[in-house]
Amino acid sequence: MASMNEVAKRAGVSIATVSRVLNNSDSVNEETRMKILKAIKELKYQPSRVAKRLRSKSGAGNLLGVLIPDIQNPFYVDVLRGIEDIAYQNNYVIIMCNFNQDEKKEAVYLDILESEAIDGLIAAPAHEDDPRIKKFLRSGLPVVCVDRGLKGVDVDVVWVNNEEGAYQAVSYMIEKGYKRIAHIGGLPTIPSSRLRLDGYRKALKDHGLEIDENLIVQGDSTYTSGIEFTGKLLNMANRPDALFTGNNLITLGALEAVNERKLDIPGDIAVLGFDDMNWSNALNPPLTAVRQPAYEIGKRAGELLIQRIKDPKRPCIQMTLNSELKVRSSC
Amino acid sequence: MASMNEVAKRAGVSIATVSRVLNNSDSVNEETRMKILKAIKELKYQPSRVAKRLRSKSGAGNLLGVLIPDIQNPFYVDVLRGIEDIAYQNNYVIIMCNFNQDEKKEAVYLDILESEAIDGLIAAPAHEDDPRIKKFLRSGLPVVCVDRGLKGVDVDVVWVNNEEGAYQAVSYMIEKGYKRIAHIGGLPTIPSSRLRLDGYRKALKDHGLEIDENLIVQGDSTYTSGIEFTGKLLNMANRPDALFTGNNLITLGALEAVNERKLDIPGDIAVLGFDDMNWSNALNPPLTAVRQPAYEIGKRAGELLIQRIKDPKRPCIQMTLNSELKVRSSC
DNA sequence: ACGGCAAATGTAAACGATTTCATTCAGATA
DNA sequence: TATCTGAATGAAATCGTTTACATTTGCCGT
Repeated sequence: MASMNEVAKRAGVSIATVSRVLNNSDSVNEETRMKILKAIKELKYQPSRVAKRLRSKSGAGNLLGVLIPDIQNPFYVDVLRGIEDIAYQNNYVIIMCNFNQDEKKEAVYLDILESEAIDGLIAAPAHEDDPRIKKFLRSGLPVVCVDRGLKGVDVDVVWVNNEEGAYQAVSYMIEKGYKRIAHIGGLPTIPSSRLRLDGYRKALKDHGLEIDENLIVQGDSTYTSGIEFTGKLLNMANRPDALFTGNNLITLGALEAVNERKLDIPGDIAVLGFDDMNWSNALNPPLTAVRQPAYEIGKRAGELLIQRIKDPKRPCIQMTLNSELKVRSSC
Repeated sequence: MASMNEVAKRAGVSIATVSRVLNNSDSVNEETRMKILKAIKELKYQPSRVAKRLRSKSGAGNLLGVLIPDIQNPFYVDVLRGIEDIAYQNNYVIIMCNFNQDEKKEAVYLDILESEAIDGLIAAPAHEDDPRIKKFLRSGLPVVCVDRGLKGVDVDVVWVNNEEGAYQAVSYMIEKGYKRIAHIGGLPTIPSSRLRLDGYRKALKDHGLEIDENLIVQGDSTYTSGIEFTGKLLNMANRPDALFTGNNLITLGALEAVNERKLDIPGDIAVLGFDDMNWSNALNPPLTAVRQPAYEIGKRAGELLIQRIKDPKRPCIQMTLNSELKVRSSC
């Protein structure tokens, strides 16, 4: 790859001048500009983003970090797509860090990102006290949180109103006439899990239904936990007539467990999932779900991050997007 | 962030010596080594990967590029996970480039990756003549292809035997007694689409079934194309009794179209998909599918890439993993 | 005719590492 | 004692940029 030096030599100018036309930062004679552009074209010169990043340590590196807990969860994939679209439009590129809900791995990735001199970070913290992300934040690096907030610090966040979404969903279930609505929640350490559970509880209470603690279980947000807990619920003597699942993967696990027992949805048990998927209509019956605008969450987060890189002083924004109950046939 | 210079100063040595203990490349007195390690700890020093990358241009940068056509396709997500695991184990980090089957975007990303001085690239080329990836290859950068090969050049590839997988699947369908087996294929420019179609044709032929060209359609590998073409097939006067879909997304689209018409699987139409998903059992009925070991493809590709970075001269390997027919209930 | 100003360009110091080529010094060898 | 050897270290160049700080030149006003 040609370097700036070679361009300068070929154009018969100094590298400073080349840099100037590249960043059109300063006035340069039209004629020399042409000469330089010509040399650039002829040599197929491409600036080294690495050198640039090393030299100017302030948001000029065009590199973003994305730290997410589980890339196999379709929700985060969609978020990632949103981020990527914005990044691409702005000539940024993304280092993908999938920490798999493993705090050690999260820490390692954050260290690496720092050492990579990223310009900004989009993260879904492991939990809301996450000291590592907080440290990052304190170091002055632009950070935007998605899906999960951070307690006690001022930071941009993009998420949905989890409690409200769950509340609406469960209210809908109650109105449909379901009486024994079970809930399989995700990891209690994840804020959204708790909020969704809160929404569930509040809906039951507001509608005068008794809360049966036996119908509430919390697992680790995985597919397997969905299978397992649904199995247990279905084996109960007095089994629930409806199931509200706490996320994508749990929902899918639940469906597997129900299928396995050849039970009918919604006849034997209705299912409503938090998190929609692009292919919810491919399920049989099509899944009724609380749709988070995942792609848009990513997009907004990307926009906020780039804004903050340009203007580190702007006040923090907590952006709450609306979830939407997609009524299909499973409930 | 502390720099090597500060460490050197605090330890009372030169940066050269610090570098030496960091890479334990040369002999250094045990006592000074201790002093330096102490200084490193005290300053929480972390080497800058950027500076390192700039200086030593040969695989020491610990940065990989991953170029995939569609990150919303669960297959590639699993591949990515495999790559990530290996990368993480080896202290590499990944720049994720999702080119969305858009060749312009692919080109832009490749330029950026070059400018980022990555140590190696894992790519699923847009098509088998892809000139951009070939150029990359010629430039001497370690490249491993996944899922899709590259014609006329020597390159590491990890994939499955698509033709054989399709052949087995369709043979199975025929043995099950299906007579009018339709096929919705992916983009014909993608090699795997063609190979799967070949396998389909060969199976019909070998079993003495007549090939009805009306039952063969090729779309653009998307979910939408799955819905659309399945719709058309189902509307035929003499509709097929079974459907072999060419990839993940097409399968899901097909299921949506079938569901929409309240047809029974496999009673009205059997479905067998190329590409399995982690949650195929959550589908109703559970999907019979050709399983590609996606995670392992990613893992192997990662391993091959790192090997090649260490030894650029080693002969190229074409690694063909076995696909597996997962018989469930949809066919 | 001269100081001053602005446009156009160049010089050289960073950024934070790696690496080549000295240099120092002790102990071994002849 | 003079020389050699090798271990331990340092000085300085280098990677490819940006940028602060000159320098040159022509033009203007007085």
